[in-house]
Amino acid sequence: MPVYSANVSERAQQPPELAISTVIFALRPDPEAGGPTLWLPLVRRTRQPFRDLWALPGGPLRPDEALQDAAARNLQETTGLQPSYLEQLYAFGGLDRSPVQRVVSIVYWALVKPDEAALARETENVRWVRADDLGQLAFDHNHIVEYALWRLRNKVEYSSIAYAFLGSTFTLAQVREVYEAVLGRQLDPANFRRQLRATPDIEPTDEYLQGGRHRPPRLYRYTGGAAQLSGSPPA
Amino acid sequence: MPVYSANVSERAQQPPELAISTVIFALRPDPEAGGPTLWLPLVRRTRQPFRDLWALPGGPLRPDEALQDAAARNLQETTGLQPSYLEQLYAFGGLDRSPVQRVVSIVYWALVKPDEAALARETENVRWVRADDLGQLAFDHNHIVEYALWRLRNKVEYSSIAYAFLGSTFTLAQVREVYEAVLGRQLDPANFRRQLRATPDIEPTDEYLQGGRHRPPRLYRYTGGAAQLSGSPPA
DNA sequence: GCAAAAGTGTTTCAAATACACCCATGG
DNA sequence: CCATGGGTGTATTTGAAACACTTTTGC
Repeated sequence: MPVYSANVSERAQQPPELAISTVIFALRPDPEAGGPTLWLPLVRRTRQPFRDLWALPGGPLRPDEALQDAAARNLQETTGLQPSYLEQLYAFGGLDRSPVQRVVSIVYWALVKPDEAALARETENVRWVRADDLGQLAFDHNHIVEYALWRLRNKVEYSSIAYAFLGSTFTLAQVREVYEAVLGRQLDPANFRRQLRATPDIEPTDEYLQGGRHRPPRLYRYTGGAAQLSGSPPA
Repeated sequence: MPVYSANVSERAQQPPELAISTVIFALRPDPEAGGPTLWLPLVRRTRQPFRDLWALPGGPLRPDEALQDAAARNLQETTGLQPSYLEQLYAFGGLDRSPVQRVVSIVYWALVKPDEAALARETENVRWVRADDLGQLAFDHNHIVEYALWRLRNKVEYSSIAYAFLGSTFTLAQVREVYEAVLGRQLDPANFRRQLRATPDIEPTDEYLQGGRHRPPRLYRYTGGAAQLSGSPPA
């Protein structure tokens, strides 16, 4: 339990600063791996502390915007991306997160579709890295990404967020690639197919994906609306 | 998206206030229902806004304490209770949560054991109510409790938090009563028993609960350590 | 025809469920 | 001995998993 004393540093007496950050996941074709892999955009810090280290996109919360709006905004500002899924991850508020000032960060996580991810701009201060190969990040951001990954892996198994990574139509093999990239293991194509066909909110179209080297697979469409779970707390 | 204009109320230009609140669950013997039911403590508001309405225990975040410490502290201060389980629920930050000032509330949820819950003091300004029979609460606190209940019901099914409601030894029927109270439905005693016996972290003692009207049931002990999941984000 | 992915069928295995039944105790 | 909850046994069902097999395309 914290002890209040007269010679606590002055910093500790000011109200904590409130900031919003976002972990943004996208699936990108990866030549090295077999299929696509998980990537996320980072921004270079241009000020102390942790100057020149890479960090999650984020910024202060404006007085007149809702938490999720703030996440969507700094996501848009730093990467130009529109997320297909956006959910609160956690509020991080440890005393030693920043060496200069107490900061409470409310962190969101987002998924973007491949067409969005393709036109994401990389600049001197914005870089995309593989989720399993970040370097050392600023603050506790390595820890935060770790947790976001854990949440993503869990949620992909019991909800329908996988489709947030895909376009309006897709093959069942593409869905399987999403699961394999997120979970990091191979899945049996036959059984995976059956499970998807058993869910009501994925329906076949009359079209087939042409141009492959082999038998053209049928295209499907997701009809389940936004992936947000019913337990989510809006407002 | 919020629009910035010159005649936005002054309130909207000040930094949002940061507060911590806690939803505290305890199981209490309930004469009306068959077994125990879920209860939680509320505090009466003594100031505007929502004066005289009931609200979740909470207060501002001190500059020198971690988020979870603040939750534990105002839990201790208002109810005198020591939680056996404490986890962050969600950060609520809508623009219209409070009519007088923008408040961002980081809400925790807690479970307390029956011996603790028994010596919880009720005063003029602290009252225990059934979780399914709160009246109208201050702010968005009805909504928050709803969400906490949803989380509790989910988590009781896939983790071991049920034991946070129980003492150091217990009968299997008591564990079942916890599940039934939380989930709100009856469970088959035979199958429930088998499932518990199959988990490694619950071991039988040599003692039996005497004094019942029938065959004395064996007492068990939970050996699984704190119920906090591995995906929890510490620090 | 061959390679390779799309797609189907079938068997096996594990877990949840339903439910009949016996056991031990207080009254 | 009877009512009641404690505790065991067992058949049924469901779904995940493993894997053999057929189909359709490009080359």
